[in-house]
Amino acid sequence: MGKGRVTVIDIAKAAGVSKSTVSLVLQASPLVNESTRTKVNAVMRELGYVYNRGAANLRQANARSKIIGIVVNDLTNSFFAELAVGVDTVVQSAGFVQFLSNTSESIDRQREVIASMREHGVSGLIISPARGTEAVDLKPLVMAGIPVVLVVRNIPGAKVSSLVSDNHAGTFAAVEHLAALGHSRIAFVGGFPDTAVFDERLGGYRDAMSKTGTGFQEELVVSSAPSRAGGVDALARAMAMPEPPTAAVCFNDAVAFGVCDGLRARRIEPGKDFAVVGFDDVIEAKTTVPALTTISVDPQGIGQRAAQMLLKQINAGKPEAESAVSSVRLIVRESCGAAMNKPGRRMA
Amino acid sequence: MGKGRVTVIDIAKAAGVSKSTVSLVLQASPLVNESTRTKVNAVMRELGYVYNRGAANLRQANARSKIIGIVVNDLTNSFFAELAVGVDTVVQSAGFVQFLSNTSESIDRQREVIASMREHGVSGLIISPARGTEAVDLKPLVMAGIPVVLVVRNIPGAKVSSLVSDNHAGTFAAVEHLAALGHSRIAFVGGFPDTAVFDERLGGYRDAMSKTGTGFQEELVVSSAPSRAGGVDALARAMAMPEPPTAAVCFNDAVAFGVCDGLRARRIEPGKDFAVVGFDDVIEAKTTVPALTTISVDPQGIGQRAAQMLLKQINAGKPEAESAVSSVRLIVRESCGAAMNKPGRRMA
DNA sequence: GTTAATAATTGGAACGTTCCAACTTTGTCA
DNA sequence: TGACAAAGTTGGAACGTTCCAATTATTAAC
Repeated sequence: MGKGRVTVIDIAKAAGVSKSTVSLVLQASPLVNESTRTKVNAVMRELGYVYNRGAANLRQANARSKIIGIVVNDLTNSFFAELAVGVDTVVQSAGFVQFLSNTSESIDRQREVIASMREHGVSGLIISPARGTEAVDLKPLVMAGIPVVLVVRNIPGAKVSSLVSDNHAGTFAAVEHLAALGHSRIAFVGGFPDTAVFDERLGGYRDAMSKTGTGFQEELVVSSAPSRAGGVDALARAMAMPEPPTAAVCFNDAVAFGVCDGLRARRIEPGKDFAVVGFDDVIEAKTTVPALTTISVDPQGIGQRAAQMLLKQINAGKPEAESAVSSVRLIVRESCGAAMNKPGRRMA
Repeated sequence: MGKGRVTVIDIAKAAGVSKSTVSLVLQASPLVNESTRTKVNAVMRELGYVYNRGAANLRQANARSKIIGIVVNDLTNSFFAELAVGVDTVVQSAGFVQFLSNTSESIDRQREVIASMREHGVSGLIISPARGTEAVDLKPLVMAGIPVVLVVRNIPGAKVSSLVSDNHAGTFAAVEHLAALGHSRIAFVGGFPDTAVFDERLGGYRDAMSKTGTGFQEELVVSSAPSRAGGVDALARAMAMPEPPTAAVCFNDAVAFGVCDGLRARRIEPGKDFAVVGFDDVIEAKTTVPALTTISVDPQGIGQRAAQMLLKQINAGKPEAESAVSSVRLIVRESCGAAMNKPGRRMA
């Protein structure tokens, strides 16, 4: 009611016990008598007591707080939103609470939010680093012994855990599938060339193309921003070639959607006259028309797994860096044309 | 380096001053001599000092922490992701940090995360309440004097601030536009009937329809889950009518996308043979094919404005509830057919 | 050269909790 | 009855910071 918040001492007075006893009740200690416990609990409810984690956390300097931080580089991309949801579910059920911040690919912002999280005493951090993040940026965290799990993008040289998806295997499988459908001019579309993820996905594409009859050709790689608009743009450049491609492996689903938009604008029907494969399997992929054939990476699953890795490190005491690769799989839907052309069609 | 974290006292010792002086430096007080300040700052950097907000917050019981909480009911909906980004930008630049949690429409979860945020001493809360939230659920917050701003969904009887978009005006404008294009059988598609937002949007639709020649007809209201899949489903029911509609005002953009999917599956081209209008103007609305005519509500803008309302309350000391309505506007693109049929076309 | 004002610094108390060691009460056993 | 153990309970110290009143060093004014 009044100004001052109600503290453990107020409860103690009202219940006729000592503050220590109240503290024991708070921690569900078996030491306290059942009748005392119920009385204290009743008083707490009555007075509207709220636990002050700040104070508790201050006292137990050994154990850290029950906060875990998650830093993503683009929350408006639904991939990251779903990742955050995945993290939230496991973190929440472990009694932690999540601090989420968005860096919008800004290194400065990223430094700020990480500093802020440290000030609040996070127990651990899940980071999808902004473009251009270097190992030295994470140095203070590992020096302080704060567990960190990098997701989506790894950073060479940083001695922290990481969980990335198997980008190479994903695009490799996509090319193999398209080649099996009879395509030979398969383009690699979208993405910024200066990123590790791009390199890996391009690598899978290159290796698979090299195995085919026509082999890898540099000109079939058309980069762009990793967005829907970027996909529209890249497709325009691809179709302007003397001998345009008949299929595209896209950097991600957003690009793939853009490619479909661009095709339709040219009166080319994706999944019929041209094959499109995405990467990520975002929620919209299965409901859009035509349903997108894509590489499934299960963002929520990655979030959950990353959170589990982090919790393991937190509980282990000393952070033991661990690198994991999340496997991917090809989900065949309509945009690659498989469902329509082939008699023995595979459906997802 | 070692076990114990470095504190203000370590800094004081190393710099040859008192802890009080270090504290003053931390607060950028003008009282401290310039040379002392620089020396202290240097020592802080050298020893890798990190500020302990928990301790600071404990002392200044009057002022609350620099945390604001944001609770959304569905983070995978990009509308809310963008809203969160909007909040983040203004909150961050005011020196606060944001605690984000997702309730997935679960009241229990919502109660948990709000309790957790209180324990961490949030200064204020921005809440997009889960379905079924009642005024009594917010009671403890207003009793504790914690500023709250409700967004998207208002709760009758809760004495807290709110910021909702002008749902009535939005659907009203949509119907008017479609009527002007010559449609008379206009359906209202999607959304759960037991929500305030649904009522408001339906109300705008009903009032506008009453003004037209044919008037409002109950059968043209087809509800469904407010998702893409829901849209597909609702459209199927609408087209099964003896006299199917020729246009649809959709509960939100997700439903509108589903409606477009459903139309295509029936070989009906949205924007040509059938007019579709959405609600929200999510990012994908302008890039999809056909580009979606929709009611723009600018989720990031709402997030920013909500954050400003909240900060105002926090700074004001005593929370003064304030209700605001965010205006909306019709963005005419292709899915309503206006761009193709009319000579004097309006483009957004 | 004294006083007053100003600038800079400081030690101690306080915030709300947990931990520890000590204490009281009750029961058990010889 | 006394010794001992077990079960509950408790006061004080500590965590890292900020605030306050008090102190010292410096400068200004007469």
